Amino acid sequence: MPRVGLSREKVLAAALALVDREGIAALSMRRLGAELGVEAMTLYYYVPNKDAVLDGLIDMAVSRVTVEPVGPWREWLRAFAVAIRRELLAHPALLPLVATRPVLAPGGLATVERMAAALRAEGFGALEGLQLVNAVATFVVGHTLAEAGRTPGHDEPDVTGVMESLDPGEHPVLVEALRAGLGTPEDHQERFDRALDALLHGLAPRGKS
Amino acid sequence: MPRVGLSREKVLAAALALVDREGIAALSMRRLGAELGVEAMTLYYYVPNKDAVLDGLIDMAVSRVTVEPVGPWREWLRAFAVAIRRELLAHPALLPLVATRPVLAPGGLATVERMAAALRAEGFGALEGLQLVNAVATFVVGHTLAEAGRTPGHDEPDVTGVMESLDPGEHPVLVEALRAGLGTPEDHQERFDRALDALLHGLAPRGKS
DNA sequence: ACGGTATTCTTACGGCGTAAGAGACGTCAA
DNA sequence: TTGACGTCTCTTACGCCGTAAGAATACCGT
Repeated sequence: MPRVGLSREKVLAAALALVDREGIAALSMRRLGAELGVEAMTLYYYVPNKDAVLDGLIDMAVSRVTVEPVGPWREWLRAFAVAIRRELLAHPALLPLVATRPVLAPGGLATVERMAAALRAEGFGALEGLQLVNAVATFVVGHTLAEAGRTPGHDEPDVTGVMESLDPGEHPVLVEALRAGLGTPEDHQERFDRALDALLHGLAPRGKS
Repeated sequence: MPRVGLSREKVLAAALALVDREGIAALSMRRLGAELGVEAMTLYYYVPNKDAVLDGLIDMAVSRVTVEPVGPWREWLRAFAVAIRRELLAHPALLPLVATRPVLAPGGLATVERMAAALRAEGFGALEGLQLVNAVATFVVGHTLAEAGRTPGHDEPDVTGVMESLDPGEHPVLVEALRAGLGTPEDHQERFDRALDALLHGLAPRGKS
């Protein structure tokens, strides 16, 4: 059989493309192989197992988030949060992965370290700074999950359908809020911005900035 | 074969017990049947498919969180957040489910509606109140995922192992923070409390309470 | 005893991750 | 040219999964 010139990187790239196009449920070793014109077992030459593919995917996504921690810490921390959200929204199928797997991959750790170092240089304690970064990161993941989270099986959960069929007698406030724009992109954006501000201003320890 | 006196409720209860005991990955229809002394297909008499079992599980967990929205809104909203976190920590294997599935089940909606109504009675707009509830809920889910989240396959991700093998030269601040208690239960608790306070005080619209 | 309904089981299909090892290809030494 | 060797790919197989289709059983009212 002809050599195809595969590599771990090409395998991961194909996996990301497949997942973006058809969702996480479509990612199987056989299918991924087919996508690359190769049998399933061939992939095991470049990757130890499927879990490694998944870990590779989240590391790809996380590594793309790079923020220069210069200037007022609140500003670049906010930019960090915005960048995570943008990256996650760009690959919503990865959300369940990022949410469930701890961020131990090299890419993520390096970014965290750099931000923590920058914060400590501004007078934060090491633990203090990391708690802050951590709080922001977990908030963003939680928010984005609610905004664009998909159930592994079927993408695009039918939120609107369920919402529209709500009994206004049983859930009057919910119905009213829905008519006022709850769940729209603007609503998500606004809630994200305001909650993020609340965190950034409420978590600064004893008079920083 | 003798009748066993099964029911949807007993199936869900067994599923929850199984998941708590052995993790989400252990929940298969055949295994769940075996747990109940029954063949896999028998379950389909009580439940349309496996997805319905999963939905039932999260509804069970979510429904157990009931908070009486009386008194100062900040206090019962905080109690709500604490209750969600406690429930999720009690069943960490459910976290990936709760995080990925939108909370459309009847139990969750009813609670949300009651809280939104209470907030509106205190002068919040319908949308305003629901945004607040929403922000708190997504924060709690995000935080708890980071605190106790498990990868569906193997429970108890080996955080400590990876952390201990960190190169102090490459990640000095991280290592320092770890020595100072990053990742301990107390650290999680403290970060949760402080971030929650920040949210509750920073998200109140124009001078409420 | 009997008919009907409620409950359970059997069988089967196509898909999954991956262990084990056989086979084909390219390269280089003899 | 030949052969051996490392690199890459394929074939086969196992035991799991969710579940469609329908046969078989157990119970109940008559």
